Order: sequence, then C-alpha cells, then structure tokens
Amino acid sequence: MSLRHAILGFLSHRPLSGYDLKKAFDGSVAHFWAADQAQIYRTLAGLSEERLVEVERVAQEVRPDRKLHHLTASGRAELVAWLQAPTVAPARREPLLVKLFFVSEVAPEHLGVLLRTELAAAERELATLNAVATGTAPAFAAAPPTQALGPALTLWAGLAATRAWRDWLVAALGTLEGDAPMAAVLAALAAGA
Amino acid sequence: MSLRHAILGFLSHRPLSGYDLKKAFDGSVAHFWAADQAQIYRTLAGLSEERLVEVERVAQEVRPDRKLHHLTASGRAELVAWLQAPTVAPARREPLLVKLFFVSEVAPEHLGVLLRTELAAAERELATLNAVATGTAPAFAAAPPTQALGPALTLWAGLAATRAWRDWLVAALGTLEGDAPMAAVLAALAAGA
DNA sequence: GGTCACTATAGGACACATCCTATATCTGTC
DNA sequence: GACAGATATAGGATGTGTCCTATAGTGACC
Repeated sequence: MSLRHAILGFLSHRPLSGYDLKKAFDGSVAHFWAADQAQIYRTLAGLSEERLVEVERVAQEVRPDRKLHHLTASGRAELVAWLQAPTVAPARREPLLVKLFFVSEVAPEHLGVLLRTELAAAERELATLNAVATGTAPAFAAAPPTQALGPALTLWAGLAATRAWRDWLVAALGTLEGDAPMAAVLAALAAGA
Repeated sequence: MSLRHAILGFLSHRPLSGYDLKKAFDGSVAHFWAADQAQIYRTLAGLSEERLVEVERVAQEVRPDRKLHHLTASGRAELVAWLQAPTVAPARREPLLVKLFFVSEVAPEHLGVLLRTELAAAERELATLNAVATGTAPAFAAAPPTQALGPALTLWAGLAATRAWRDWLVAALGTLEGDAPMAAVLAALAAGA
C-alpha cells in the first residue's frame, strides 16, 4: 500500500518519469522500501487512471518518449491524508528468527554459523548506511531544517535499528562461547527495561 | 518462502492438523512470522502434493475429520536443507520510515504525533513480549538446553529489536523538544559505533 | 565489429499473502 | 432458547510484489 504513497511523495517535489522514480527510490528509501521497476510502472498507470497524477508526454528524438507524471490536487490530498492516517505496520517477516526457532533440528554448531553469517551481513549493511550518513550530512545541514529533518530522522532510524541488530548478534554469539549459554540468555531476557 | 519451512519445522516435532498449526503459529512465532489460516491450508495441500508431508485422515464422530500431517523423510531433508542454506532476508518494509521521509508535506507538529503514536505501539509490543518472556522462562530453564536455546534466542532477538526501536523513538522525540533538532539528529548520526 | 551498459517503456506469468465467505457440529453462557 | 465461540475444513477474489522478457536507439569499451 505504501508504494502508491511513496510515489506520490516523490512527485510532490517535482514531476518524474517511471525511470526517474526508480532512481529516486534506489537513491533514498530503498533500504526500507525497495521498489520493483515493473511495479512502479504499473502503479503509475493506476494512479493516472485514478486522476491522482497527470501524464505529460515529452517527445524525445533519440529515445522513447518520457512520460512525466505531475501530481494533481487530489493526488496531493491523498498523500496528505495518508501521512496523517495512523500507520498500519505490516506483519514482520524475519526468516532468520524462524530458523533460530527450529535450529535444534540440525547440529548445534550450526547455530553459530547462522549467527556469524548474519553478523557479516549486518556489518555490511551498517557500513553502507554509515557511508550514506557521512555523505548526506552536509546536505542535511545546509537544507532548511523543515525539509531535511524527515529524511535525516529516517536515516537515523535505519542506523539505530541496524546497530541494535548487530549488537544483539554479537551478544548472542558471546553467550554461545560461555559455559552456560542458556543461563546467559535467560539473564538477558529478564533484564527488560 | 519461509511459511513452508516453518510448517515443516512444527511438523518435525509431531503430526498436526491445519487447525493445530494455526494455533502453534499464534502461540510462538506469530510475532515475526504470522500465518494466515487460509494460507496454512493451501501450503499444506502443496506440501502434500510434493510428498513432503503425508496426510493421515483421522475420523471424528462429532466434528469434521482431522487431517493429521506427518513429516516424510524428504520433508525432513527439505527442512534441514533450508536450515543450513544461507538466509535470504526479504526486503524491509517500513511504512513509518516512508512517512517520515515525506513528512515535510504536512504541518511540522505532525511529526511528533507520528512518533508518539508509534511509541505507544512499541510500548504495547514490548509489554507483550516481556509477558511472554516471564511466562516461558521457567519452561526454557527446565527443558534440555539444546531444545530450548533456539526459541529463547528468538525471543531475545525480538525483545532486543523492539527495545531498540522504542529507545530510538524516545530519543527522536527528545531531539524534537530541544532548540536545535537538526543539530541533535546530525550528532546522533555521526555517533556511529 | 561485437558486446555491454544506459535510457525508457511495459506486458505476462507467477508467487505469496490477505480478506471474506461458507460449511458443520458441539459446548458454554446469558 | 438464543447466540457466541471453539473445532475443523477450504474456496474465491483480490492485492502486492517479483521475475523474466521485449523493444529500441545511443555511447563506450575492448
């Protein structure tokens, strides 16, 4: 459901083609809402049918025509309504936790393998996000705060979640190395704040 | 893709009916992999067609027949193969972060509303998970560690992620109350560990 | 001279999940 | 006596997203 609205969000800044939108997604929100190219074109067709966007055909001599999508008044209204409506969180899908839940079906050593592989992935993700953060910080500082605060908070949230995940993986691997992993895990569970 | 394997996982302990499976999901992994009842029945039909499970019809006099699903040898092999295969993380879907990204399209006060609503949801989630933790801790301590470690780690991961999310929301709301929110956010971004 | 990547669009098939609905009977509550 | 809720199954429609493919010209690389 959010793809429609994310597209409307991008179009609220300036009119874009499907191709432009794909690049806009990949360069910003892709970490927490990736968009498939085919899906973008289909969604744009739907939005245009609902009169939430208007299509301006821009002829190009050498390449196929670009179809610039302009946000209409009702499109903006739809975006604002969505921003103000309560957020419906989709069900979490964490295959790693499912695996962890049934890990006793395979050899005990495999638990460590599973966690270490995930830790490597988390470190990579963290490195990417950190790079994005250092790269965009000057732009955030220069832009008017009302404009930049949203994107900056988004990035911070992604970083915070990824760091926490990494830290948990490190802690979990730590308990496996002790003599009494189960006791350590139970202690961590009880230490709820 | 994980629903198939989660079902195989549950069936590795004992044969279950579709109805039993629904209850098994709701009572354990629902927090990070919810299962729709209709989807469970359809997936079971597919697994049976692929000979990964075998159906035993148990006639009941008063109610509709139960269809007990037994894991076959190839079913167990499939489960083990999945547990040992690298985990494919599905793309993250965080509508709240998408909203945050485009929040400048609505009145600035709305940012706080958005975060506070999410904070309330996070606190509720945290309370549920903490209740589950205190409720299951005795069972974890009593069970053989090789069996219980997986589920305990799963719960810990869920708790850790939810706590981190709650903490981030509190921190983000804190920056909004200061005189220079943008500077505070940039400081937090830079404080990468 | 061939292959690859880029710009730009979009259809078809399929996977996966959700929502709503239907059937049928028993048990417990008000 | 009525009605809700538990037990037990499953179909149909719809939504949402993924994967593969096709078209078509330009520019760059080797």
